[in-house]
Amino acid sequence: MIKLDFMDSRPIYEQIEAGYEDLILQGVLQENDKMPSIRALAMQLSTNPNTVQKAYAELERKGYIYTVKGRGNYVSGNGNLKDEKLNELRDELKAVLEKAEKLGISKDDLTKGII
Amino acid sequence: MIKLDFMDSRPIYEQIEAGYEDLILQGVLQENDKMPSIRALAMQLSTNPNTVQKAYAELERKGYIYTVKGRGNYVSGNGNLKDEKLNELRDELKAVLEKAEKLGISKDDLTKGII
Amino acid sequence: MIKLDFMDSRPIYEQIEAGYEDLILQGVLQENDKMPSIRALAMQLSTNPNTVQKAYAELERKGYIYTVKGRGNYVSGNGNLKDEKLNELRDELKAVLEKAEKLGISKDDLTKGII
Amino acid sequence: MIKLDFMDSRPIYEQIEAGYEDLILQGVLQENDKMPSIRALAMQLSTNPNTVQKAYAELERKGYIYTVKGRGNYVSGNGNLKDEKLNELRDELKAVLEKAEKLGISKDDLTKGII
DNA sequence: GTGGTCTAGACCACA
DNA sequence: GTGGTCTAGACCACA
Repeated sequence: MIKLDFMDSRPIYEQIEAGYEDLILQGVLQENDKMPSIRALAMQLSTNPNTVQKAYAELERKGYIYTVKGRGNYVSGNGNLKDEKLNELRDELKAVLEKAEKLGISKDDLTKGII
Repeated sequence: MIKLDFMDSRPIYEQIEAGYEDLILQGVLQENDKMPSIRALAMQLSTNPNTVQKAYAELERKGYIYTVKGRGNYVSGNGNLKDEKLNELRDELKAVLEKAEKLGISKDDLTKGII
Repeated sequence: MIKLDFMDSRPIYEQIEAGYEDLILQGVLQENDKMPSIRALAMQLSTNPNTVQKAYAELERKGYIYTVKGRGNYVSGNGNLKDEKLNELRDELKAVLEKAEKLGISKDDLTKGII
Repeated sequence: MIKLDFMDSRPIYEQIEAGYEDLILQGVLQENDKMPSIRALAMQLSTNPNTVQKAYAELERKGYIYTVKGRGNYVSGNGNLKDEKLNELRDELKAVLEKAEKLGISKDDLTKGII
């Protein structure tokens, strides 16, 4: 379902994390859907269970999934998640604008033809 | 002239690099100005000469400074640099927009009140 | 009669255990009342009979229920149970107070508006 | 400086975490003090560096320490930390009170001689 | 079967 | 030296 890119400089666990964030935010995975088991996903991505475990732990901390002991991991509702992601992206946008301003680049030069 | 922030998660060499990029792009340091010696800057920032060396190497690779063997490092002209930086920032901007689009976030929701 | 919350991080057998402890201490289930059969409860909660079995074993160990071989499980009298539970809660309370004291938090700051 | 208790049912990384939370909240370790290196602490506690790493990562996430790449981990200021810990303890206190109330235990019976 | 913790050991980036 | 990531493999609690 998701793919690893070994050329990508991001660590493997972050790629897994980002991949599933997207699947959940896009609604491909819906509330209470079962996540692949840690071992199964590790096999599928030819990586180590500990690496998948790290990604899942992070997804749980961020509220994307929840764990039922002995059963597996499930997708949380994506109610606030989209809003949080929106704020995250807005912050990235602001950061770019600030960098431009600091260098005296006009908003127009920066955004022309893009926005 | 520049300050390190140890709470900043970026590695120290990157902070040095970014600091001098800014000083050069803003025109605080001008063409053919002498850069502080590696040892002097390392002392001043209480960091390792290897770290400063790495930052300078990166600045040279990007065309911000040039090295005169036995003499030191000097600032290059910032002619193309500003254009390159502009393109860099425009690429970052595009990346944010693409991420938003992939999640079905409207351009308006993303930029409202910012741009 | 009791509900499982899969978002709850406690293991399922503990939730079952806690649920029946409450029902018995509150007097909803009275002395010699019959507990649901392990299979029936497992069905009802759509969980594994082993899990219910583990909860029942724990309830028996704590004196909440007793087993009649071949017949099923029954509620014990809740005479001492309430006192034991009270002591348990008092111990939890003491633990919180000790943690606060160790950090130099005054009893007043801790309890203001709560007790 | 901290000790592990192998009888303690909490995982090792949590004990390390809790131990250093206390040292920092009590002011034994002060802002910008250097934490022991991951390897050194692992040796000292005869545990694995990965386990210490997990504890440090959690301490960083909670704002107790910060990492300087290639240098080590340092104690953050404990400004808000004490307030957050106070709220945490107040929440624990509320939880105990609610459990008591649900069982019809009077506040007085619960707190007599303790508070 | 499923997740959580831990060990031993490797390799890398950074200072 | 210092932290970060990853692998291989083990053992445990839980369902």
